[in-house]
Amino acid sequence: MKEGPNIAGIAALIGDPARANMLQALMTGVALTAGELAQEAGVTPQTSSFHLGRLAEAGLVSLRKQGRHKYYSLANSDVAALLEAMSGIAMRSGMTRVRTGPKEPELRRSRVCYNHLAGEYGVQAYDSLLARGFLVEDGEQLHLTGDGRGFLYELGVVLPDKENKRRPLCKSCLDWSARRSHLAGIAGTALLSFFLDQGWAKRVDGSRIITFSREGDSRFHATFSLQD
Amino acid sequence: MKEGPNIAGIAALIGDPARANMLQALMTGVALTAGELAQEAGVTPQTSSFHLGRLAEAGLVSLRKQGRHKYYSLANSDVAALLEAMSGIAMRSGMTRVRTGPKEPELRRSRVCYNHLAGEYGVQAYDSLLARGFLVEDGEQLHLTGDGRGFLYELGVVLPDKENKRRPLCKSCLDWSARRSHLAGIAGTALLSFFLDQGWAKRVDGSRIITFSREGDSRFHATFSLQD
DNA sequence: TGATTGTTTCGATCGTGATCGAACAATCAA
DNA sequence: TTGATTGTTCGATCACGATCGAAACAATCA
Repeated sequence: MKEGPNIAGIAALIGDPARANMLQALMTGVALTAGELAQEAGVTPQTSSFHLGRLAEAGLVSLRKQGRHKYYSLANSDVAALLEAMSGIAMRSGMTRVRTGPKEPELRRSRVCYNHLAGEYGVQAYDSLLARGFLVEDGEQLHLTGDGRGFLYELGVVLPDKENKRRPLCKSCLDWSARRSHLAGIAGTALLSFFLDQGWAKRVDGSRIITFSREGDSRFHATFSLQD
Repeated sequence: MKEGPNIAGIAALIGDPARANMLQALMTGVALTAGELAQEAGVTPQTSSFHLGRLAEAGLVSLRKQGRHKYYSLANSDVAALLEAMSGIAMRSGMTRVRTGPKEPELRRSRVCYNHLAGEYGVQAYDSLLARGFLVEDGEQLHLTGDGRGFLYELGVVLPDKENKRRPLCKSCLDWSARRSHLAGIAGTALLSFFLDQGWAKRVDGSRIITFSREGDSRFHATFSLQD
């Protein structure tokens, strides 16, 4: 009836509880099979298949066939950002789930956002990099400075030598719990991998939660101090 | 699987076509009445009321009562940002719908708002009166100064000698097209009557549109100049 | 004061879409 | 080949929520 993009279609897609559960499960960044997603959503495989078909058709998820499995994942980081933004609105609207689970504090502290670190830890890392001039905001864009690249190199974070055209090196992503930015993009992914590889932190199975070990925690705070 | 905010609730809210139309209409930043939103969404006022109640309850829109109208607007910029992000996703999905609204420019320029002038002209008159100290904002209230009363008297606008208790002399009214205030109340009505009586402007039958004549237009701009 | 316009409440209807059972297709392991 | 696992298609069912008519309520107008 009106001009402009049809946001109702997208929103209605996300608006179904089963599909929303699937999408939130995929926010872990892990590719899941149709069956696993069915279990996550609490529906039968038939229903899951139906929903996944619609999500894929709308370009919200992408799939990869492998043997007799189909691995689904979020289509791109824009979708992840949208879901994060929506989480923020839902939080502030008081539309939390019936019961705020015991896991929630942990989620606020540190969690996976698609493929990078979010939560208080993610925000702190972002702020620290910014305060020390390793990261520079340029309007919508975000750039890693030469010093920043050196810093990450010294730390041991592996970054590709050449820029990728399709996926930016650095990108800011809005945090639903902190309402602040955290680091996304290739560097964000690399940073999370670094934390996991070095044993600073671990993933909690079937959840977006990231737990830092005692030593990892102190190293993290030493590395990403806020006061220079 | 069940932790975190309930995004399905928010998404389902936006996912209804009628509500999505309303929200997109509010994306202009303009506050609209429940009736206008009903027309925008292509539903009856009853349905509109139902939807607006739910949107307000969820904190997506805020409302401001003004007389027998209720002006709705987006609750905050976060909601706008969410809709923006969703539009982007919808665009990529190829979920667009094409159609344009033709008649609007005239309405935006100048029109009747019950009994006073609204639109760009109404906003300009309001701003001019305010800038020259003829009108003073006092919180929610609005007062005509002695100078202001003299100015209108010199111009030839007829105002009642004594204050009316039931209806205020001056009142600010939120503008449909400009999201700015314009002059309502007895003085607003008197001003519009003045324009019509003097032949500066005419009403268009069966419409809220007000058309200024060439001479009326120049006189209006001379009378309500913005630079002192 | 009654008349008019804007908004809401209530009740009933009705269509859309989620859901699952059952059958089918594809893959893997013997 | 056979049987087991995984995923999809089809059809039927069913519940939820959007919608509107009627009527009440609220605020102005005349």
